Amino acid sequence: MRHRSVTYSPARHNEATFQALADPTRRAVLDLLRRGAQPAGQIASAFPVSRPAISKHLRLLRRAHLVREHREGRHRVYQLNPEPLRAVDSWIEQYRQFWTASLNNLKSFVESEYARELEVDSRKPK
Amino acid sequence: MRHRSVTYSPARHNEATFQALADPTRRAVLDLLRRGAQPAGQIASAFPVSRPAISKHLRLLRRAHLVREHREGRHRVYQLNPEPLRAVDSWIEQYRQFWTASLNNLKSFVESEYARELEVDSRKPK
DNA sequence: ATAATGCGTAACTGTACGGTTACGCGAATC
DNA sequence: GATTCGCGTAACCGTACAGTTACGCATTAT
Repeated sequence: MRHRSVTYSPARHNEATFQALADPTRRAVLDLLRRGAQPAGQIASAFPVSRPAISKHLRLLRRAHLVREHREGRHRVYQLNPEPLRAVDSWIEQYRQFWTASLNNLKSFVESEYARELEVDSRKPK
Repeated sequence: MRHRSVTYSPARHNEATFQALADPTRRAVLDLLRRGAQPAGQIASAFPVSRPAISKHLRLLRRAHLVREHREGRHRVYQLNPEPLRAVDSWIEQYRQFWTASLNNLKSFVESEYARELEVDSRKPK
């Protein structure tokens, strides 16, 4: 029941990645790991949920290959692996033209370079 | 290593968006709508699942503001609204520097500008 | 050897999907 | 007015989390 026919190109590849990103805690873990690799316990201490909960999140992130784990003594160090995010990025890429076009009631027909400058500047603080 | 006060900012804003993108069928619906607005029935006919199933997917997409609905007689026409994807894009943006620069596994603490320069040069295949 | 750490896993609960069939309601057609 | 069409919703089932507490197994410290 869990498998559908692949008639509409569901991009099975990204499946685990998109699924892993669906949870805000997991995204926050990734954000945390951008600052550097950390052992599981330290990651858990940054969140208001229990350590086993984080352990399970890490399992899903592992399954999606978004993190790598290696042992150091009795520590399990987790490291960010942003590679799978490229697939997400290229999926989003197909929509980028839409929101720049629709946003452009201003006369400025922004070229991709110029647009990038803009959105870096107008980063919302919240 | 310290920084225990990570504040756990889960970006509640994107919450519904990421969640909506987690399902491959919903992503395929969005992909379909890129070609133009369509009534619900026509969308459903493009998928191997039942019409009510698609109806529920559309509800989630509506909740995430990824589609707009308006009535035309007895049809309910759905239209793509890519705006929320910008938030996803800017989240991913923060990782863009990583996935090319960090192939060498140096936990590059590089400045964003510098990283971008580097990644053009250091093309390690593995 | 014994105790304390670090962390995954098992077991259990509640909730949100993802899918289905049955149904209902407004719009269009006859 | 009766019927058909288009589509959302209700009711129901199975599964996958998200969280918890209890436990077990290495590794390190005493």
